[in-house]
Amino acid sequence: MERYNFKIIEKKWQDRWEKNNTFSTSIHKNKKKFYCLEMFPYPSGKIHMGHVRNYTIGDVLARFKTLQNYNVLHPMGWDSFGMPAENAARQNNLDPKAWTEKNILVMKNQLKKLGLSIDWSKEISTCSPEYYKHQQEFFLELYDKDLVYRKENYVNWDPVDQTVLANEQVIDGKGWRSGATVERKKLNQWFFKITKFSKELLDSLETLKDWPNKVKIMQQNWIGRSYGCEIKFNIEAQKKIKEIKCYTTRPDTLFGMSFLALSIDHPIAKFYASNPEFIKFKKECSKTGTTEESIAAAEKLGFKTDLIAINPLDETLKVPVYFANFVLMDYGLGAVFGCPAHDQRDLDFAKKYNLSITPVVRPEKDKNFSINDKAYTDTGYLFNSKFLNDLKVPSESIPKTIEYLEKKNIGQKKTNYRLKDWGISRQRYWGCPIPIAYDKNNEPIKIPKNMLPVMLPEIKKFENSGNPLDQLTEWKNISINGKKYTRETDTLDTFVDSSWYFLRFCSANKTNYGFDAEEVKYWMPVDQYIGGVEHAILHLLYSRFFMQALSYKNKNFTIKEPFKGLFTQGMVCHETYKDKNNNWISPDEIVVIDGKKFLKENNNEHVKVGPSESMSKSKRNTVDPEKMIEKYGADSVRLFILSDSPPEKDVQWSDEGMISSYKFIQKLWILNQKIIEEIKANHPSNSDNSIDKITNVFIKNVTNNINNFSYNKIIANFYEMYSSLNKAISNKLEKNKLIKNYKKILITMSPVIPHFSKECLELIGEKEQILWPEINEKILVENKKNFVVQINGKTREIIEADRDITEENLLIKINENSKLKNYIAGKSIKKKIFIPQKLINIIVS
RNA sequence: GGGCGAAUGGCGGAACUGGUAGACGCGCACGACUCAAAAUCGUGUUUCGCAAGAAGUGAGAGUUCGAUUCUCUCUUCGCCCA
Repeated sequence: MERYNFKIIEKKWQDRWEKNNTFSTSIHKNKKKFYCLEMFPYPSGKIHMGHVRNYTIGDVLARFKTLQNYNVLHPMGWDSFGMPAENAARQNNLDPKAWTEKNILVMKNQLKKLGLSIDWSKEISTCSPEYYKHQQEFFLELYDKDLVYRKENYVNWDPVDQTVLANEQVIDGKGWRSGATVERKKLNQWFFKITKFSKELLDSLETLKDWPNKVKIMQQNWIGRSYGCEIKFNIEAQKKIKEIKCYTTRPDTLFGMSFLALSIDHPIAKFYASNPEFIKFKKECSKTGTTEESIAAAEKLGFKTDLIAINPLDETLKVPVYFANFVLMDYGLGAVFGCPAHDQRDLDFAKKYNLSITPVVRPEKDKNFSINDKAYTDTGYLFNSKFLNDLKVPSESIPKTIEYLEKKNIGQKKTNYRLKDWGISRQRYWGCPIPIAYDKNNEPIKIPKNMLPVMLPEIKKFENSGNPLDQLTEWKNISINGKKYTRETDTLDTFVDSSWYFLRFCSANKTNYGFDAEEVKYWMPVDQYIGGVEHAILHLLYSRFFMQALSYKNKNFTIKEPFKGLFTQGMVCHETYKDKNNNWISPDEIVVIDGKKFLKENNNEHVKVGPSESMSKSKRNTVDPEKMIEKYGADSVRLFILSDSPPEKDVQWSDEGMISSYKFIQKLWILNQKIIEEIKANHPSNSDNSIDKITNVFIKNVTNNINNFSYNKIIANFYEMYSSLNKAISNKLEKNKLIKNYKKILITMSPVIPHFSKECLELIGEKEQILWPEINEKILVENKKNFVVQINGKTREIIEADRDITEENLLIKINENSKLKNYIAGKSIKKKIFIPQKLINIIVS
């Protein structure tokens, strides 16, 4: 028999889809819409297996929904601004634009070879002026709504490269390229006021029913709502300082307070600005990075002031005031009171500076209790707290304390959020220019709309350090209405680019605004968004914020949540290999002999096989999707990438699995040829209806499994269907019955293996656009059922009986069964549990 | 340290609201075809046992006629936050 030639057939269908614009969509008011979106890729050069998995999952869904007669929007674009292009440009003296565009071409071609049902007429690229022009408009729109502002903020500064580093470029406190110790430096930067929507972003998580719980919890923790209290402390000092306000979530531990700690950016710091000791201390603080983690890990340091704070609950209790490196200005009020007995950080600090440690919470009433090396943070009862003694911690203690503080006018209940405003300035070249200029007093003004887009200028040669745009004097100087200004030289964080791209897809070619209101109203929200869980917090939160920001003070835009459904898929993993010198080896360099792995060039050398890890270039354990498509065809690759694990979990790439998927397609092809022969044979009609059942069971299982994202089970359904269909066709089935059922089976397979299914459908004469087959529930009803017979809860036998058999009649059958009879004979039946159509459990003494 | 989740054959994984544990795939074994091999096809494959049977879903308890599924304690691993 002829082998399945995927090379010819896959090309044929891909060409046909392209020529006929099969997947291009537009508004259809009378059709239900479905917006299926996968996270768009960064054009790094080539697609990787992670993309294959992501886009295959999305494609199965998009094709399935299309067959269910939805009007499906399934677009693709490129998240094409970002550092890799700039790094590549520096290293090889290239133009980032040319480098990016070349990569896009290569990757687009690769995606097409996967046979994805993408509407390429809506392709977008965030680095194109047609896209970022609108982003600049949005920036100005938000600026007008007072959702953008500028302030001084800390950045990670690489003193050798003279550049700002992103958090992920700081490795163990050192710059990723220079290896120099990273410092904290203050820079003027732009911010989006995401904190204005903290409450909305947190509360409306509850409306996202089709999101994984885990992602919602991560966002909840990230936004981090806490209920606490702002407390006013009176200060004794020579300076003109009367009081300091602190925010705390534990006002009930106030009697255990032994110091007050301020951020070095606290307004009070100005009184110490000329103090050489304080300057030295500030310098010391700048040596720790900017992440919360590095601040938490750093040694606790303090600078003792001459101020004394008075405990508002007891004026006789007076404590020293410190500046401390672990207090951050942008959480709470930049001031906290320290209670060493019940906070580990405060305890470390108190021990270092010899401050008193007074426990005020103990696990039980009237028990001796003391603190040694560990702060006590558990529940219990207050003591050493005068009039608050014996209150239950925290359920009574916190509200009662707040109530007292409010009554005395020294404290106020307050909700606080951990979320910080989104810093969007990047001192980079390859990003969207910020449409702002400064006058000679350094006051910002907006670039007028008619001067948009602010085009990213070409750069001939990248210097090794500093911000490239800052060095382009010619570009920087600009004249607006005859006045001279200097341009903003920072570019926008690339997360801004991806915060609205899903809106752009709705009307990708609109020129006068970022999107068309009508189109957006029809398509949005995204019904199913699919991507990696690594974006669970930032990208998804920023996109949600962007919708809040656009709809703020805008009656015409009412979408608050961009993604109705979210699915996060797992990573693609592969075994890792090393040679005797501990160098990573790629799977391509390995030969397998008798199940043992050797180096290819020199097969005496044994390869050390390491654990399976997420595919990465650095570990050299990647498998090139294009090579796999070349070798096995797109349908086989799609089949395999879905088959081995549930899509939300990591999947292990295995050559054996890949080959078996390939073989399965070949088997299906042989089956297809047999079926065609059976059709030609034109058998007379025949009472065998088993194929109707095979078909309906198959459709039902696949439908359920697509709806539940159990894609690995779909593939199992394929194998089951194959083996029963292969048997059934030997029964000389009547032509029309065979065609009718086989057609349905092919359609049901088509979301996963579209080229193969389409080809087979054409071969049996199906030309029309067909829809997902209906399930005939009547055929699925069984007249006979297997009943589980348990004696004392143990399964002893399975007997076949009429579906609706009564308990009495089933018992008769059991008594007729020689094996079961023995279990019951001579014993008294204490109890019987009968579950219709399923089971009977007989309890005997 | 906190939050979330997971643990099932040699391996990846099935088991819908508690009701036949191990679907499907990989691997392995045996057989057929072949001079032989590859490919292909067939059969088997949780463990112990020749068998009847017994044990068995990380460990231990509990609820129940019945627990992979529910509750509690513990162990290990993963992810996120610190």
